[in-house]
Amino acid sequence: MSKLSGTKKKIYDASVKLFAEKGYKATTVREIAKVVGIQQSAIYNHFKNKEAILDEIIDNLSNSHLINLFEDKEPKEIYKKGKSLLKQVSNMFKLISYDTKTDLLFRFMMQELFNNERLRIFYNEEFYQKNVKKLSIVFFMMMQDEMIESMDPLVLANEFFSPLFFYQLQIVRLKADNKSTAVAATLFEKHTDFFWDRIRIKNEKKDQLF
Amino acid sequence: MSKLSGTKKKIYDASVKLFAEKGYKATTVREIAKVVGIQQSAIYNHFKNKEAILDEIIDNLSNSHLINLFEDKEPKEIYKKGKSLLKQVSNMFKLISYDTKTDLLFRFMMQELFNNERLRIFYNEEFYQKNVKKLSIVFFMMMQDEMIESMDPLVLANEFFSPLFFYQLQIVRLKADNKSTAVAATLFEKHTDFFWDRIRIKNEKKDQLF
DNA sequence: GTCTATACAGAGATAGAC
DNA sequence: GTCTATCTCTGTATAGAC
Repeated sequence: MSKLSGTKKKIYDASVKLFAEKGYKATTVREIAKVVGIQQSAIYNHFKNKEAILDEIIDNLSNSHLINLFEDKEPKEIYKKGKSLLKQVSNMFKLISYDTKTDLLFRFMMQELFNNERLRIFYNEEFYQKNVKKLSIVFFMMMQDEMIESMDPLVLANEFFSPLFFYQLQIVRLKADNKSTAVAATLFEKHTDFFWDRIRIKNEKKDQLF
Repeated sequence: MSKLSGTKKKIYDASVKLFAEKGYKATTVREIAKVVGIQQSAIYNHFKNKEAILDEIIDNLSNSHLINLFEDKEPKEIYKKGKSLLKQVSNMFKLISYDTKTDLLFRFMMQELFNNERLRIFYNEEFYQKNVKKLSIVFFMMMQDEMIESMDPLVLANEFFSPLFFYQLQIVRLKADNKSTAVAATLFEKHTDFFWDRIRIKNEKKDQLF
């Protein structure tokens, strides 16, 4: 992940945590230093200023699991997996919601989304567009292969993506209040089941009931 | 809406705008006063302190259009409208995204969601739970009436609600960068079309193709 | 109710000894 | 690289005249 070491890494990690929990503006350099266990001024030996820490975190988001829903595999390699591929993507969202490092990055992203233009660019291009486009290619191939019904692949990709995002936000929000996430967590799988069942082309040989 | 008048109302409105755009913490009392056109200290004749403004805004969220997706009508009165009811709910989300007052409240809510427990309670109970529950009752009645397929109504309600929320967030985010929202705006209707078409029970008299 | 003036605290950042 | 000390600025809030 981030190629930082020693104190700089500690500062980085503490900042991610505090920025995610309280927001960038509300977090003080003194607090970060306290978590790390050094004096406030020592921070400046590792980062030019507070904003440089923020920039470093945003730069590193691209290396996080936040955006790799497909584990770098190409659509044509994987589309044939059908429902189990969707299950896998859905499960990635769930994993991110529970992974104690990546959930902080997600929370940080949502926390600062409206305060930082670079972050919005990341959100839009890397988190949203890239994944939705990849999804729509997968769906397009599934349509060609007559696994699912034909329709606008991009609309379909958005319809699959958006509930997963929402449920992830639900989980992270619930965790902020130490509330149970059990019910929300089941929605990831229920979404995939519901979704796949509505778009797949039923096998006539098995479903010949009429 | 809010029953404030004169300067107090101006302070309130300016605060909503600034809190939504920059966040509560990053907004200074001086800035608010500047927008209103008074001296910073004059704020304190109307509000005890900065936090009191925040509290007032959160208190008033319940009176906003943010949560009234059904215009206060009861499920049994409206469920028979079928798809056009869903269209109406979907359209409410779209209207909120574009209404220049309510979109600020939505942005404010998302902006401060992780920084304010009272706001999270509002989000959960009034914005999410209340609407999803009402939706699930509507879907349940539609199932009873054999308008749509039978399944878990709560899951269905979540599946209908979550994309609308996501598209709303998309629009508000795009507007923050003055980007075009045209494509995102079409997704509200496409969602309803897609969704309804997948759950409705087809009329045998019309669809007798086999 | 608004103004000017000011108190007070907190935060970011730098200087220089070790 | 870390420490103590300190500077400077900014922001919230209050006092008191008008």
